[in-house]
Amino acid sequence: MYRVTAQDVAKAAGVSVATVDRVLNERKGVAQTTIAKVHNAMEKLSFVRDQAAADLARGKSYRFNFIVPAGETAFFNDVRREIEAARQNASKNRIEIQMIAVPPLNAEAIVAAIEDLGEDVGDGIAIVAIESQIVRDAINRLRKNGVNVVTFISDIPNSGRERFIGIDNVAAGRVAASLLKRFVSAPVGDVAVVAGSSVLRDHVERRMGFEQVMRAECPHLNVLPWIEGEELAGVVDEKLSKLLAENSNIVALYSLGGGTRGVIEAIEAAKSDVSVVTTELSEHTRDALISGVIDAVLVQDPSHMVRSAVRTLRALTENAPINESQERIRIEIYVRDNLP
Amino acid sequence: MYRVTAQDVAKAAGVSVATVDRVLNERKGVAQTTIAKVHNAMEKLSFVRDQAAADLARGKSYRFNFIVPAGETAFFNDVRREIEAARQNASKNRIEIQMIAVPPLNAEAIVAAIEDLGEDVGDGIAIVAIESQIVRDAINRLRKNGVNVVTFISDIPNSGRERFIGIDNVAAGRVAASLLKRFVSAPVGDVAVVAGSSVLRDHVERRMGFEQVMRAECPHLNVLPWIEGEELAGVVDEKLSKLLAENSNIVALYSLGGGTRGVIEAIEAAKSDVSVVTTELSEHTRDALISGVIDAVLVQDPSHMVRSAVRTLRALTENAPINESQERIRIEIYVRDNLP
DNA sequence: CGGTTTTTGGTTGACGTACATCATTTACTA
DNA sequence: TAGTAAATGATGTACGTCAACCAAAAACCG
Repeated sequence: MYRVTAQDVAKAAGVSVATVDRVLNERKGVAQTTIAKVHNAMEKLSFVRDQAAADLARGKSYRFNFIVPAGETAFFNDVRREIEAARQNASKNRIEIQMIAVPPLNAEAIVAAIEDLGEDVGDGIAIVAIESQIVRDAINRLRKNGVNVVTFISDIPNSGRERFIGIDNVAAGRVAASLLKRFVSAPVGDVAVVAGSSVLRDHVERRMGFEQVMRAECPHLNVLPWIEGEELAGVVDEKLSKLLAENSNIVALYSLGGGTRGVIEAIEAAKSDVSVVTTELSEHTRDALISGVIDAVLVQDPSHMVRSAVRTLRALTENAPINESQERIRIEIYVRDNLP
Repeated sequence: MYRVTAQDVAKAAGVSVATVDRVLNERKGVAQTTIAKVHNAMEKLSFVRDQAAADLARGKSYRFNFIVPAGETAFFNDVRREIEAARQNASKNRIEIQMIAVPPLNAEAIVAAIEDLGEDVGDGIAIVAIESQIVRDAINRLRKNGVNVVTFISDIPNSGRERFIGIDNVAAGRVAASLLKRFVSAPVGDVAVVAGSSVLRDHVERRMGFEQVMRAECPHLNVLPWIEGEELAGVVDEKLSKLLAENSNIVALYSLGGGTRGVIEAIEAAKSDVSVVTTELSEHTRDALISGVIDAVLVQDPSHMVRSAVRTLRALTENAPINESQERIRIEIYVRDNLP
């Protein structure tokens, strides 16, 4: 099976390879008529540019940075592990990845990390953003310097970030609500919500989606003010245990952020019959799903997100098209029976 | 940023590039001590083989075939569209993909399609298998001729196929059951099951998983004998409508194969309050989820599966490692709120 | 109309690995 | 021990695209 090369196209079009290359890469300096001739020849021979050869010839290597919170959440542990794995893998393709872990929930730390990069920013950066004007400004400065920026897991709209790699968090909240709506059989009751922090846009959005559905469709369920667990299992356990002890009307619980271990411990200790939806796929949530303490877990796949961020950053820096269907991050629902 | 090449490794190890190359590709003709020296040097310089250069130098192009049923299911329409998309994309990477559509549910047709390929089999083949000895034999013959074989969507174990690209169908059945278990609030009732055909292993397995959970955990629910819908909406509609008319105790329905449109029409017409779980993400199931006719849809992502099949076949033919976490096909659960 | 810029097209050598070929050394056989 | 086979190492070219550099023609300007 013979492969059509730029050489063949050149011959067919009656020009040199250089001209074909110019047309291929949309460089200037080619007459319209020549462009047409080349395009015709490419079509006739059904020429497809060889990606490997192009990559090699370009010789360019890409440098991307990930800025992620250092928090000891099960989820962020996974994320950091996946970034490390991606780093190794990407180096085969001339992609250098660097990960910078910053103190969680701290806008200044994020901005400082960005500034510290200095000339070392490279071609693109993936940031787990938090809602803050100084972060927005920092992102806009990066963009002005020609650095591609994607937000990752937690978005910050109205900034110059080119893409958001993550789930639709409002929808995730809605899913939690519509699952709990079906899981709860009690005619009436209270619903507890455990979140991490109100500066995390993803948490706020999930809460919003959750309340939308609860308000519209579950008049029999009363959503309590949310508990801020600071993504720490200990804090979550303590606050939630207290709430469960005080309030025996709680029939459902949505834990939308980190510290899920604390949720599990509190529920187990309280021995109450509560329908529970959480986030994070860890050994703890797995066990809790199997034992029935938790009913469902809503997840965004860290390995998929990391791969997606790398592919997206690469596509952005070389102005290549993005395969939307591949880059869509799913809101994954896990119950006891479809655990990976 | 300087890139370490095989050249550098050779210099550091005090050998020639050819020797480095032999070590790299595990060719014979190198002394153990030399191999060690080279490995040391590679480690010290943290050498990583440049994938693009390797691909280019190899010059080899891959030829893969997909054998899929021609059935007009929403799902298989998607699958075929995705294969076509993959074909275009893969040609950038020297991968030629050919798709052969065969009459559905027909073992002879699959075998004939394989035989017809003759010398044209190429390097690998992905088959939507059906349970049949002649298919098994055909796969084994392919393997003996050095063709890599993966099964796709529907598996045929005990054959020489190297991998199965698809979901754990028993688990999918279990998921359906454990969802319906929670969705049904009636104290007692019948459960209907609509399937395609008993020669499709994926259908049989889903049914199996469904019954496991139903029997073990839902003594109050009585699973009726399954309806064979032959993956045709018309047939499904007719048979199911009849069943619903005859039996007013039906509180839940699991449609585990094609012809979902028929399910939706029958349920809508019957106006009965049945909890429904189906497969396939199509405009019909989307609408039905939103309107509440269907409660959940269990899906395997066609685009992910096709990409996975191509990556897997490629890895197999060049003996490269497979990234398990990337190739795991999820049992995706869609409810009204996490529709893509 | 000489000189300069702009447009257009050609030539040539990277890029980093794979692999065929040749050269040398070592091991083995009759 | 000559002769051959096997093991090991060195050299050079191909792969297909990119891009720097050069050449020629066309357009422009005072």
